Amino acid sequence: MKGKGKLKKNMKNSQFSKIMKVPPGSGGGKKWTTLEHNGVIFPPPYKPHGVKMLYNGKPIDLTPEQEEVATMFAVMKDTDYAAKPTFIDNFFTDWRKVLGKNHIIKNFELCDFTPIYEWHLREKERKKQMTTEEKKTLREDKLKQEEKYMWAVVDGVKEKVGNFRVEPPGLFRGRGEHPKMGKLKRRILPSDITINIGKGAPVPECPIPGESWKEVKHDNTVTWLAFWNDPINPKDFKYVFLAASSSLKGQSDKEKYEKSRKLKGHIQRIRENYTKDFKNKDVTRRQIAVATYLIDKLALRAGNEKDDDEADTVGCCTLKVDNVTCMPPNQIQFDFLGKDSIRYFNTVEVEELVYKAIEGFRAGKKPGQDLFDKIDTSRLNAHLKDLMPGLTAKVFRTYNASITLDGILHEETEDGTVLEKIAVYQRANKEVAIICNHQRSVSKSHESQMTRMNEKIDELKSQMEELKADLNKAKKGKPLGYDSEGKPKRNLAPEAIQKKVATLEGKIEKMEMDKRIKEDLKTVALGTSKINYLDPRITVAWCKRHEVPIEKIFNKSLLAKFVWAMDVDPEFRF
DNA sequence: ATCGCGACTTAGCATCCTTTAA
DNA sequence: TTAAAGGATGCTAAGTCGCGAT
Repeated sequence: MKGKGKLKKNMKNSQFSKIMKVPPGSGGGKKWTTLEHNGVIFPPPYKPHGVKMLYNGKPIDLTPEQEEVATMFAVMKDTDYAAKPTFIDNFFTDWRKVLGKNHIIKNFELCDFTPIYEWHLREKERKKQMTTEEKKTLREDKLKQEEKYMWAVVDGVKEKVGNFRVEPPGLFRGRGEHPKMGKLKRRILPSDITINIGKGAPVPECPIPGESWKEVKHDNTVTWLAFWNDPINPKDFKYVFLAASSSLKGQSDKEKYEKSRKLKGHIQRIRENYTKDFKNKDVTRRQIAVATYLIDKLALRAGNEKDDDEADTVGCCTLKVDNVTCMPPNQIQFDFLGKDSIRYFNTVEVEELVYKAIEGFRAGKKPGQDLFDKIDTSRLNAHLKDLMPGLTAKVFRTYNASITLDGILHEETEDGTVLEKIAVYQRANKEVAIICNHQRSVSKSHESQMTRMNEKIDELKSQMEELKADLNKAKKGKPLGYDSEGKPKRNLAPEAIQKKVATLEGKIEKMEMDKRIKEDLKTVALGTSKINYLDPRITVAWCKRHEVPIEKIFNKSLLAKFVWAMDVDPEFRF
């Protein structure tokens, strides 16, 4: 509920929120001096397949435009979107606009998309059946077409472009219970696109004959190469940026980590500061204190206001009273949907004064009302800025993640094999992912994989039984008897059998460990923190100190993204 | 102070590609 | 040799936060 109901939240404004307009060394907001690139590439025009869907049991002729939208829906049959009323409603409303006023198709219930769906399955199968050779040529052809769009030249340096492909039309797939799911995302045309390019550089030729760009700008205070308005949310933009490996992105990434490192020098004072305010008589001050505490302790997101036409999710400042439960004597249970509608469910012990304060904020409010009714992200960030230049809520997340990694790596790395050291890193990585609540959905095959592992372990264990029986016999000098196929077993010395037992034991242990890790990580996404929250210098320095090849931790894209961190001193501490 | 715009980072999932196990 | 698992990459949605207008 943006705007409404948030009108009169008063708060003494910070008298001195002196902020640097631009990060030092970035030259007055200027991001580049020269910029050349080739614009964007458009998806190919729609190719009609001519497969007729059924309406009321009868085949229906559709124009290519109508068929295109029908196909978008048909191919989603086996996703769970296809069964959601909101999705169907939005799709059908938008499709009917394409069908036109007097079209025979009026009732979704009478639509049968199965013929198109089956065509789609056949197409998929056909693609799968292609030989590796054919696939390779196809890939190479595509690469050739796209090559020129992949690169930009920024201040004389060739840099990769991130997303030079214009998004194809489709049905909007919002996350969670998104009110706009299923709406038609229309095709983007050159006349939708604004290009940003250096003054002297040649303007990219519009790739669709007879059409032209909406606008060409020469703005060197921004880093985008092109943008268009999001057709689903016309007030939002879709940007084309350089890739993560570019020095422009690398520089700001480094600045991000440097800022959160700076927080280390202020954190003690900040904690003392908000702890004092837990019992401040001014509610606003108390709310700021408690919100800051939660952001610091639990790495919650700031929580901006959202519109009604977005999924209903919250962050710290937008927590509702029903998202928190006070559990005596001093535990708080959090249960809310955060970014991407990922559930945050956590019970934590808090300081007594925090517990009291939260009870107080909840008092007399109905479910759905704001827990922190006197503050919002901009007030909170304004306050944080007074405590440290450039400090905002998200800095705490970066700080929390990186300091945790640094700490665990320093405490827990022991002499041992590279494999063991990597295991320590992964444990630390997992710890961070849990703090940041980075989740993934369990893979469809998880259950069956677990069953298979259990079967395997059982099998190994029964082998172990047999081996131990053999060992006993061998020790007593008895013959080992016959194996399961009735053949006589070779009589081995007890020592030899003992060795077999040890090997098998190791195998079982490893399997059980693998199983535990797999189960443990089934809902935890490690990648997000590696990409966005963990200062790569911590990792690089650790690899250097412990002689772990950096390639064991960073894949090709991370190595490219983090070039700026590679020459770090081995003794670097976050 | 408030609002809405604009630009940028962060996020999970789908798909493609490679490695590993059977 | 093949299939399954796992990792890398692509895609685009969904956040954060600064800023200028009012």
